Amino acid sequence: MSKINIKPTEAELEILQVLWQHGESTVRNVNELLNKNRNADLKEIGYTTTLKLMQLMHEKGLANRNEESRTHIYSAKVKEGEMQKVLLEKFVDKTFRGSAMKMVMQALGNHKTSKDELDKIKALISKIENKK
Amino acid sequence: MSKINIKPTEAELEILQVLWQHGESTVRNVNELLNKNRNADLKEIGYTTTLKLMQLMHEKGLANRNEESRTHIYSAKVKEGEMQKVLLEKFVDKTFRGSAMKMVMQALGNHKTSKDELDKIKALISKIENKK
DNA sequence: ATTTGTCTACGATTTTTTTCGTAGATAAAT
DNA sequence: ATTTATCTACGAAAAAAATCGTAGACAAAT
Repeated sequence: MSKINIKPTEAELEILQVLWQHGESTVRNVNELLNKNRNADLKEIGYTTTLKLMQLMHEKGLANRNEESRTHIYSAKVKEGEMQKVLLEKFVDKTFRGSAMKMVMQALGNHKTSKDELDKIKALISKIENKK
Repeated sequence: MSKINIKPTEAELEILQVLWQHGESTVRNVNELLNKNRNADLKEIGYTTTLKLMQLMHEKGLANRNEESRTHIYSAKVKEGEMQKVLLEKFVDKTFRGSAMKMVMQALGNHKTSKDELDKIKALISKIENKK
């Protein structure tokens, strides 16, 4: 269980999202997907920009890189869930002064929650309660 | 209902936290509190650094400033809850691809939730369910 | 009245993050 | 075989954020 000690920057997180969703990818691929999901009136991200970011991510240990063929293939080094956990904790600290509950309440309050989703939460709560 | 259009930087959010918790404050006050809550092995934040940040926050519309006396008095211009809502939404987008539910489940799963807290959530869920 | 301390304003520097241009290598197309 | 396209590496510029030093105004202390 290798711990995560590197916090991705915003741009890096965007790339991680692509890698998590699409698995192994080339720089070109990532770059195209980034621009596809991008607000149309925003300037495109240059290819070498994405390249550089992914190189840095590799150096930092955020991404794996397969260099067998000329066109390198990158993949996320950290699991999405693990990263989410780490980032969530930081976010709760910074924004909700550490109170995960307050945040959950906010989220449930704001977000239009479907019956299905509510059921899932209730199930999770029961599960937690039974563990005690 | 004036909308929030300015996203605070990390340092600015820290200052907002102080202002929300302590209400109106002078720069000196904020600066001391920032350093108090700070990891001891980290370098202290200089007074003028905090001053500059708060001046910027005032310009940006994140903080009010009372200039009647020589020592200015600052206060948060946005309500904590509103800002939390905005930041939460962005965070969910970036980190959980927009799925607030996933995030809630993560939070409930990771965080050791007390019986009391669980009850509160259950109450909220009931309330939401009844509204339909 | 002079010194000492505290305040703001302002510009400049430093650090971090993002962006890109260019060069050289290799592959693909003609 | 040449041209054209695509790749990486690398350095450097641009943009964003954080930090601080200094000067001048004012107040407090002596």
